[in-house]
Amino acid sequence: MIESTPARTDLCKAAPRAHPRPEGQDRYTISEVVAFTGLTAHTLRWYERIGLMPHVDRSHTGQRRFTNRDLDWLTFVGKLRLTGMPVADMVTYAEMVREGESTFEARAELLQRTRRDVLARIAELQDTLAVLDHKIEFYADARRAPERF
Amino acid sequence: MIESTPARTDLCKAAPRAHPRPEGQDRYTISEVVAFTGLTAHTLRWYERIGLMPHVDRSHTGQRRFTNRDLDWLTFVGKLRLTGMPVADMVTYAEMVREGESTFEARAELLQRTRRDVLARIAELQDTLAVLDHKIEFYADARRAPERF
DNA sequence: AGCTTGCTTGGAGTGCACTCCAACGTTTTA
DNA sequence: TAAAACGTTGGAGTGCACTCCAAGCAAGCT
Repeated sequence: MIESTPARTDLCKAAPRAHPRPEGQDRYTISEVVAFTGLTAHTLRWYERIGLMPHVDRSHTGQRRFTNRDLDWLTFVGKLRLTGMPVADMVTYAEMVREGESTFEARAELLQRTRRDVLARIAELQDTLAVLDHKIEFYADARRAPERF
Repeated sequence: MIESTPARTDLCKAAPRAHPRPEGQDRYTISEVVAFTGLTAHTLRWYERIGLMPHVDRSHTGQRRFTNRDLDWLTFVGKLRLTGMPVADMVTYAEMVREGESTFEARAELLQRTRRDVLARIAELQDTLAVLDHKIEFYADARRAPERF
């Protein structure tokens, strides 16, 4: 049962992009999408509920059938997630996509703000790297001279 | 009342290092530490409860009196927090510090693992930057040619 | 002495992003 | 055709990192 995969979505770590999708199809079941994206079925349903997906097709019995477009969107959402953008902002973006071209400006702004945040975060991380290296070197020194007096 | 400051600690954003501490003192009240670190008093007490602080001194009436050493530690903890290290790992590190030199090896390892995580995260963010730039350029193009046919 | 402001505690509550459950219907495989 | 695997739903639960609360003691000022 795939439902029970933990998949610890570290909010700051990559989803394990498992299989690449086999081109030549355009209707995927939820478990296929799970395999392609590394998201859980729970998360996919939840994304739909909160409005983070464009309307997902259903089979005649009501089961979800995802398209290649949906997979592309999920790949993009995955990238946004990696930026650290809150899900609420992604939903806003998705809503703007649904509204059409009139929201181009606002979408660009949201993305630019995100871009600035990413740059700031990278700078922050590089700062911490300096501190980490400093400490690590201290421990290395301590090992090299374990009984200096 | 300082207690009610929201201070939205974004887990991926810098604390607003407010005042630099005035050298020449070695016993600070909790509200002074709040001013120096940007953490809330709640968070400072919580850090102590979970074992993330070395034993904090108390006044004769039981109020906390933080030292410069405590402030240095909090600065370091702030850096670790920026790396995205989970609090549980920081507590582990703090415990090792309390154990003494016998844990130098393990501490270095933890820091090295963290360093690798930071490098990976930076790479990830740089990846998202490419996607973001691609999209932003698309919207810029759309603005430059608003009525192409 | 009275008032205001600050500090104490244990425990409960919050927000985010999932994560899981029960109960049931559908599809695929043997 | 029967069993096993997969799909559906609303709503409840989880884990993290805080964040807040109530009730009460303490310190400083007038």
